[in-house]
Amino acid sequence: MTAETKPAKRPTSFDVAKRAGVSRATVSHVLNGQGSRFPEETRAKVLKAAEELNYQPSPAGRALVTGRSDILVILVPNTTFGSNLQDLVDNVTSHAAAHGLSVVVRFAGSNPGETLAAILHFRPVAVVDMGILGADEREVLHHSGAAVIPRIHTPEDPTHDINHVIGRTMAKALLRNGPRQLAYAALLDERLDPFGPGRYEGMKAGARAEGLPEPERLEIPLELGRASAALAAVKAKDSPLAVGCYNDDVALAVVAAGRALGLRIPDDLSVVGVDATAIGQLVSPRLTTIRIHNAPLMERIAADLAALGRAEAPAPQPASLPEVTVLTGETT
Amino acid sequence: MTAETKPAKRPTSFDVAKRAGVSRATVSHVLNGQGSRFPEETRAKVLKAAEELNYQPSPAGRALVTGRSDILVILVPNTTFGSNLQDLVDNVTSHAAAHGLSVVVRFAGSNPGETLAAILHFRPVAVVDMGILGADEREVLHHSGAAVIPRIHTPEDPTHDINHVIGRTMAKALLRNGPRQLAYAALLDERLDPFGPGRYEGMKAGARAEGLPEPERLEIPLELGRASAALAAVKAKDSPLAVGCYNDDVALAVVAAGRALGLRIPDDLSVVGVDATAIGQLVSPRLTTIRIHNAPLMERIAADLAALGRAEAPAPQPASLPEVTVLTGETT
DNA sequence: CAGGGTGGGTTACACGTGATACCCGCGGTG
DNA sequence: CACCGCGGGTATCACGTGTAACCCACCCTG
Repeated sequence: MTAETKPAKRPTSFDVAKRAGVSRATVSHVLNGQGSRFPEETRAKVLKAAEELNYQPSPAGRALVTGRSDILVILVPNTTFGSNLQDLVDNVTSHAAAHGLSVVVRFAGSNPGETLAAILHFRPVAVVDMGILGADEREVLHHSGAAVIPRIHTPEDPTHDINHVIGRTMAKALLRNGPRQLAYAALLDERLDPFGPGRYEGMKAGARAEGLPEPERLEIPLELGRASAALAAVKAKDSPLAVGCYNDDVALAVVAAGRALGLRIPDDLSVVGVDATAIGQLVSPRLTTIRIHNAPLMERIAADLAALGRAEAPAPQPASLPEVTVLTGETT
Repeated sequence: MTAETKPAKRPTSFDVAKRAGVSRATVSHVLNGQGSRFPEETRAKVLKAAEELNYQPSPAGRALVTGRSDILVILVPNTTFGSNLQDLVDNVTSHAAAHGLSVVVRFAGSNPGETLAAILHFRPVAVVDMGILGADEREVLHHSGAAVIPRIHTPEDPTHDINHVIGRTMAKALLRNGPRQLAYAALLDERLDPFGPGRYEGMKAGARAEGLPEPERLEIPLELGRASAALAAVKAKDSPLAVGCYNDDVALAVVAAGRALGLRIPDDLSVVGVDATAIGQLVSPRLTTIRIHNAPLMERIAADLAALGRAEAPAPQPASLPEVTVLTGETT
């Protein structure tokens, strides 16, 4: 029979009350902002006792009575997790911690319903959505009492979607030196790709604007042999090809495939990626890529978070899109 | 005055009991495995009512009474989040969901104490640790009642640490074609690097074994200009340099820096990375890199998870290290 | 027929917290 | 003096769940 180690009981608000010589209700009031009603002396006693015992309110008890947890969920696409997303997570984590919230990172699975259920299960106080949720899902979350951050109302006009803008920008970057046959390269991956469709549509629009035929859609795995095969399937022997890619990783695969097929870059094959990753600028040829400036987005998230802490209604949103610029490398 | 939308009350076990025509206690018993005492008819009634109401037990209520949440925390280093870690997270998530657990991804911040506190705050039923926690921190978690997975006891002999093995393997791969001046390239990043020190020590051991001087330690940022400067600082003009890198990203930066300095690869500069990322095999020159086979580790995690679901003590562990192999590319 | 076991279920408590409603004493006021 | 307002604090309820203890009718047995 193994000795059963008991799970290390933590101090409760009752312990604090006992130590401070007051009732538990007083402790609760002092610790939850309603302390202005009490004289300084009493507040000090309670605060001191809580400090000495290192009292941490039980999340379970609090969640039970308030109907809401102290959890903030960051919903992240599980396809691309680059350093920019990492920065965002770190940023949100520190901001949230300042407001006493626990941050939970959740990868959007391929099943949206399941993801939504998992989020609702936490009864989070807020959800940071990186453009994965649809309008109806955001509505469900909002109705469940969770704040959805940032408060960008998904535009009714799909042309104003950020991914559509990215797609058009890719087309423009690829056509800078004259018309070419366009193609869109998606990542071949079993996971959900929330951004790809919008980017493809944007490229289609970009092609239409130039009077070019509709771009084909390739699926590129991150492996040389199969990537080459996929690329060879669309490359007409004599006309130069221009490929807009889902992200920089895919762009690197397309470049490698092109080289394997004996294509000159950017003469026979031009490529543009998305995300402006550090790696894309370290390889040869340096990638031309789309940089998404989401510092303003981070600021807005921080602001929404702060508003949440003050239990304010969030400021009305201008719903501006992040700025998108082309970082020109050696692949266009 | 805005209309206050009430937060969509969810059904409780009381509602289920009412609908099934039994007491709440019966519902709880049937739904928590103690149902064998009840006749099939009653069980069916309860299960049917729960199904019809789509009853989901409140995590808060359950956590309050059991003193433990239904959360499983995956602790992940925030420096490198490649597709291998992504796979592990997905894998654990699906396994955990099968056992009714909610998965929470937590990035190990630069402050270990803070990270530990954040984990303890969840009162998780289990913590999956990717080699970040020290023995004492694992002890704290265990004592708080959380299962620490996988149950690898950190070896008392640092020579048996996986990162030490990786460092030695890097040294061996770099010295394959004769002795060279060795160096270790860490990632210049403000975040915590839990694996770097072990790998550096491993390389030192590898150098000693060959009678070579102690390798220097470089800090390489993922940016060409500064990476070149860092590399130039250690490159003696005439002796060939061999750099073992923290991961493939750093290796790519070192290769780029070497090219910028006019070095021939692998004649003047040989490089080896870690992780065998897809990107490293797509660029030219193809990276030589260390692959860590953690399929067995995943299986063990799954097994530990299953044992957890059955409330069993986990099987005794052979504490075997993951296998490590060299994927030879064009940089050595 | 009395007593004991047992299948089938319920009553009641505990978990830790937030907040509403209340109580008490005291000074001011009509 | 009766009353009111109020500063200062507390009793109590509600949240939803798991489970130990209990209860009751029934059958079997001596």
